Amino acid sequence: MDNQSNILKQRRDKAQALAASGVKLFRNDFKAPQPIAGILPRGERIAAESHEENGPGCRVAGRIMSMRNFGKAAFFHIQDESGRIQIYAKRDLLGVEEFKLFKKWDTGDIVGVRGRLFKTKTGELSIEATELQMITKSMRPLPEKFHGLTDVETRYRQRYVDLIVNPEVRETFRKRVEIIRLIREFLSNRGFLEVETPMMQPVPGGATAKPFKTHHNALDIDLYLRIAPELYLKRLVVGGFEKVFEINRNFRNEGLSTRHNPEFTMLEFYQAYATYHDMLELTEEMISWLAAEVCGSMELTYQGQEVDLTPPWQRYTMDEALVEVGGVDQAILQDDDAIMQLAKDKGIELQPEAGPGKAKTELFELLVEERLINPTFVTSYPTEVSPLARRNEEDPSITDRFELFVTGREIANAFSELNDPVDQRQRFERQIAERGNDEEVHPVLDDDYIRALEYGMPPAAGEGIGIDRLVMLLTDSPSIRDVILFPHLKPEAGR
RNA sequence: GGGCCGUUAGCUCAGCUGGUAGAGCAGUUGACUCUUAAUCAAUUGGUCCGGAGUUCGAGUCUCCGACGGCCCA
Repeated sequence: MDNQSNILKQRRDKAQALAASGVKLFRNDFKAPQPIAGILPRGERIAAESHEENGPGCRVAGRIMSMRNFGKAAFFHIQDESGRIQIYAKRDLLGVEEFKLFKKWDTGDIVGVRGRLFKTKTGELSIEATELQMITKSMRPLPEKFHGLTDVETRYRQRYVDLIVNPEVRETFRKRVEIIRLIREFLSNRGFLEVETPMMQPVPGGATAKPFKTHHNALDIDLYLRIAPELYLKRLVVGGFEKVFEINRNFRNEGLSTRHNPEFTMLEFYQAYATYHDMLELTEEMISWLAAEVCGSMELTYQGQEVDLTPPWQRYTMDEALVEVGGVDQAILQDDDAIMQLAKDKGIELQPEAGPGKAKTELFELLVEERLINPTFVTSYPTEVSPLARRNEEDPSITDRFELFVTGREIANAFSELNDPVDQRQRFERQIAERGNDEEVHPVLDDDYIRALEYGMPPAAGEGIGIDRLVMLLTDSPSIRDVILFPHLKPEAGR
């Protein structure tokens, strides 16, 4: 540590001086402070420049955010979780000795105040202090009051400082909590049971992604942090829980970006005797309701773009989306060779095993995805790219599946579940054959999951919704790091 | 993984064609009992991200590295 830093040394010296005067720097006996937000409405009945002796008494505690010092009086603002209020401290009321100690207080200190409510000349509700108490001395200065803390690296690494000084950051994370609470409420009200399934899995399944590997010493087996809860949730549907959901972390050992954090939060839910159509309607209802509850409107602005979440939402099959949004010639989509050729022409590199379904999906990602700003359901995904989804009854080359896109990003993925164990085993085997050379992805056939299906899983539909991306949308946040309290960064160099 | 950009005081930022590092805020000292980006006066504070090189001389130019941002894969 840098012991030479003047500012830190000055703070320590000041703290020592206070301690030498008998002030406790870290105490825990300031009882039952009132939330500041609860006091603010009482100001409505107080006239401007009221006489303080008539004002109601109150006691608050919080962090000093700013200080305006006069010779024998001072104004400062303190902030608690609920809000911010101005304190007026004057020597006449506090006494010479107390006031002298108070002069050693700094922004960042956490203090307690007793006093009477009044309004200043300029009409700001304030507390005239009759008693001040140091509760926790701060040993580091807060960022500058006007520009605040803007350096994104410091904001993510020292989120505590970010939260202290940037109210909009606190607001974003409150909204995140509220969104998750409302999702639980929404699903619980519809009879879904919230469950917990393993975060550490012997066979990582339910998605195609590189897992994190770990080791259990006592059992001497490798385990993987889950990339998805899907196969466990469907085991529960086999077991007779007909509506289940889980909101929890998934882990994927892949790159970081504004849309990817190695651990992220996923909602998955499954419903027996339902189809992907039911999921589609549930999704439309849930997300539009969430927007109305959290944002007060279904019409949002995301990074300057207008987005309207008012149902009903646009629906396309993948082919329709390719034609109408991607500008692909209808005739090409009827011809497997033409599709493969188009993908090639667009610079898409396909693995030798990849077929037209894969090519079509890649073309969709390239030509269509980013253009879907308003919420859009895209259905009829090729079977080739949907190893866990049920085949369409009329056309076995596609599945009963949809993905939801908003602001050009995938928000949800849902399908009628494949419950034929024979078909499931074949699709797993094909998947492994395609990816068997990629050791990092580590595809292993989950025999126990097949065994579960062999007992019989009722027809069901399921869905996954990326919570972080949903929160980004509803809080107008440009980066996933703005909606994850402690996003992953490389360790700080040399400190 | 590739390209571009950034890293200078606690914070927010200047620093030109290379010439011995600056502002505002914060801090310190003083004045000030209704201020709110308080005001006025004085003042402290630097591993210029790290390393190597070019040069009489590098915050500035070159190379290597670290971390971050944006875009691409």
